Amino acid sequence: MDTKKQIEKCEFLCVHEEVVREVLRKMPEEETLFDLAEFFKVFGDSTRIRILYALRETELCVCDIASLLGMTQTAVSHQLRVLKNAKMVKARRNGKTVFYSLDDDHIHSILDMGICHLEE
Amino acid sequence: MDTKKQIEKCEFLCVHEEVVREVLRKMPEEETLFDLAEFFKVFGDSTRIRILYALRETELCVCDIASLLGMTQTAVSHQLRVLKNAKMVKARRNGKTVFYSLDDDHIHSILDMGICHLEE
DNA sequence: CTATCATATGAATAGTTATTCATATATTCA
DNA sequence: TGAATATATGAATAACTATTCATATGATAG
Repeated sequence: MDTKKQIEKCEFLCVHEEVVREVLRKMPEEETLFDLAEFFKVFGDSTRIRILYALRETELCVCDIASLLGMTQTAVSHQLRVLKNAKMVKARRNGKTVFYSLDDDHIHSILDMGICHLEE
Repeated sequence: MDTKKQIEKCEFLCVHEEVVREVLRKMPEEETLFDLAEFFKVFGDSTRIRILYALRETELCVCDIASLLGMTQTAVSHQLRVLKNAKMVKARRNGKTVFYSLDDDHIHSILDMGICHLEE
């Protein structure tokens, strides 16, 4: 009860109300930001990042990717599904083999930007 | 054992070895990609993204941010620490109040790029 | 059609992380 | 100094997610 009172005071008394209103008005919509977080979340896993940067060079089959990363086919397959759902990679079947590649130039340029960021 | 055999076949027989070697040569270093994933991971949470986009407008105190997001001061404080460790925000103390702001223009431009991405 | 191979997938497990709760710290004011 | 306030933090909990295991699907060759 003491705690609750303190929180209420903090939440409702010390707030700079006009500033908060103004920021809320200018900020992107809740849903937009949620989507953006989902987008970044896909990049936020080292397995997926490694897959993406491998595909930045050339299309690869699942086996190649697994070998490249030193991971099981199953693990790679699961992550490829995540990347596919996020429309970051696309698949092309050739017989028994499925080749994956980056979905479009847009993803390409984001990866390039990632490299760029790290050099700073 | 049957399964293991199958995995081995997949991992070691169907691989396009030259392609894999070439891609490995061209890819960024393991550690670099790990860091990049860590970087994106920070953006990959809707609470943190909302904080960042709020701070994109102006500096704010912890209370303001909590009010703005409809979250507790504690939860916001924890996430601000994550953002601070990632060098995405910086803190300025003024009496009892601590004001947070984006750490530099670099973060600013990444957020702008996020907006840009979503408009496609 | 059957055997084999490359890939996909559902369920279980293990590891991670966001939030909450209780409490500590830092600062101001009386 | 002591009370009040804004923020920070350690520990516990709850929710999420990456990997593994077992198995299914889809395709080719014989």
